[in-house]
Amino acid sequence: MTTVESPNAPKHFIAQIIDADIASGKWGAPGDQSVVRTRFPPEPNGYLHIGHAKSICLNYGLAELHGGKFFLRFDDTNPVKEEIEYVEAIKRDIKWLGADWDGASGAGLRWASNYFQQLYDWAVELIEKGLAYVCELSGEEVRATRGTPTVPGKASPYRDRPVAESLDLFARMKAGEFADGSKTLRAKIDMASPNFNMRDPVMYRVLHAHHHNTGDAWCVYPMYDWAHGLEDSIEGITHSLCTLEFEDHRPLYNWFIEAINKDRGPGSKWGKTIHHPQQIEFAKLRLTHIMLGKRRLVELVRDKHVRGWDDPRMSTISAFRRRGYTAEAIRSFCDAVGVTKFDSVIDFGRLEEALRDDLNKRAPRRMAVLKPVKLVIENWADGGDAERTEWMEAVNNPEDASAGTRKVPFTRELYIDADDFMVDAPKKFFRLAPGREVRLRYGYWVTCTGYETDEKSGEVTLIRCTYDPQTRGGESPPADAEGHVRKVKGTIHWVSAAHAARAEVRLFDRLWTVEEPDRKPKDAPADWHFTQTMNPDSLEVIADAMVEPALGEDARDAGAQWADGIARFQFERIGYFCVDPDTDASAGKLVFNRTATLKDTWAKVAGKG
RNA sequence: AGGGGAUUAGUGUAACGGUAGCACGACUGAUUCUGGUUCAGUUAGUACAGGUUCAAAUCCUGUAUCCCCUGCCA
Repeated sequence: MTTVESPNAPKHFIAQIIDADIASGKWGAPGDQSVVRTRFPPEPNGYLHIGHAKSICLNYGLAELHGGKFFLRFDDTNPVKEEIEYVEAIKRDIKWLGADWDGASGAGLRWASNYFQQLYDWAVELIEKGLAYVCELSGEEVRATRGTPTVPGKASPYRDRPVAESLDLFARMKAGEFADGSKTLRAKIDMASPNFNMRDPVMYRVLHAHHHNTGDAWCVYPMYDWAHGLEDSIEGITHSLCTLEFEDHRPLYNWFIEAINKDRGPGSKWGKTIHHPQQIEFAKLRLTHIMLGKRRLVELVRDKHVRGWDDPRMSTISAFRRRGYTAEAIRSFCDAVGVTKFDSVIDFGRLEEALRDDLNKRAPRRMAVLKPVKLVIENWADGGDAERTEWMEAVNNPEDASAGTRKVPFTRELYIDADDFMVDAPKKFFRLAPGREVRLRYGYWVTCTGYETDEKSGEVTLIRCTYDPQTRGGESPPADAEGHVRKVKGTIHWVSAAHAARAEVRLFDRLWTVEEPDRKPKDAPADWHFTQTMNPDSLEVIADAMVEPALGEDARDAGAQWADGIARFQFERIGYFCVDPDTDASAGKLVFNRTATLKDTWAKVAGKG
């Protein structure tokens, strides 16, 4: 992953903390940058979404910047919620983003479940130190005795039971002697704390569940708060970055590590003190018009509101990839939005802007007609055989001379886009209209001499034109006798009717009509459901777009240009598109996804009327 | 209600007691064989009220608003 930070770029607060730690030698020799260790700890219970991308980029980027190490750690502490099928998807997405846990800055793949024995041993230690006890209250009873923000909780009747009793019960919980939910191991902290996390939190629950990694070896599973900081400690994480909602958990994060370290040290029967990472919270990424709630994403897939986790309208990383987004664009976006503790919402346009910025430089240009209307050049015979094909040279990428040129066939009958012709065109419409002249990009200049419409629908079915043989390649014609050069306002794209390849094009629009689809409005009716704000027009499938013939081969070969093998193009004047996996080029089936439109100032002008 | 956080142009983000800057958007104009790109310019901000100071976005006090917390989820 390349970091765009320049040495003098302003640093966010986490980078500043790290700088200070390096300077002070908090984690090693003062000045040694390589001590920095970060991690990304997903729970394998769903697909990663764009919000996770920020965390991945942050953690990996910080490790890479300092020549430190980055772990990918699956937080698989709850077997009833997690599925191994998500693991591969998560790994694929993280690798695609460029955070290579096995690369130079990587420290490998880890599993929380590999630490279960160590966690258990530490729990026993806490019981022996009188800092934890086995509680036999039911879930309901625990809830009833927890208290409220102003009323302290009631101590569990088991709170002060003898250490030996807890030790015995905890061992039997582990062995599976007790039913799910019948007992828990709780930390003995403070039932009167205004921070609920400190009111004797549960460390272990009894769960007779098969675990993908440890099988049936364990009948108790650790809770997040107990497990997480210790996982960080085992791995030697220096800066444990998490989101804002864990601020309340930080006292507990620290309490557990300090509890283990209590009475440890030289000569202690408990052994040496353990590593104490620093938890730092930052605001998670939020975007307008996007749904990030995990349970809701699951619901969208389960209830088939979308075609799957990688439906290009989804907010998952897989979806953005299938949509044609590049990892580079997502990274540069994550870098640009910054890292703060302010719970901001970023306009989705910012992501699109990062995408266009990248694709403009790299995507080869092609011509494609989404809504084809036939255009006939009536004087084509003036230039020779009326059946002839002229091969015109077209620039592949004006932003990149090394991309070269290609030949595009031009014939008497072409297709142009319906949007590029108007019968009654306003003055500001620079495209084709009766009596008006336009440039056919890389082709010829044509003047509209007439058109035909369908009697019933009134739709234009055919456009008649004459061409100027002196404008070959789209060049301006020579000056007239007085030295005036004829000009043309508009340039439109086209494909040769005889040569065009048919393609399916999928046009995506935002999935949600509201800025914050995750949020239930204050005045929402009783039967409010988040799917009610879905955009019914989020997908438009064009079955018979006409694309320039080379695109057939391109769909097969052009992916080689891209690190992830996904072929991407700019369809001139329309937008950025990529080849969808549904494409079967050898069978002549082409499917393109619209990644993003080009900016369209005409739409803006037309919209204003 | 108790606790934990936050608040700088429309949006996002710098400035760490010393000239409030940058990016995106919006708006003008120029260039252009993409109404794209690029370039130039314009626009607009320290939540509020006090206090400390020669000097406050920054320190202090109070107020307002928003977010998070009462799972045997993470």
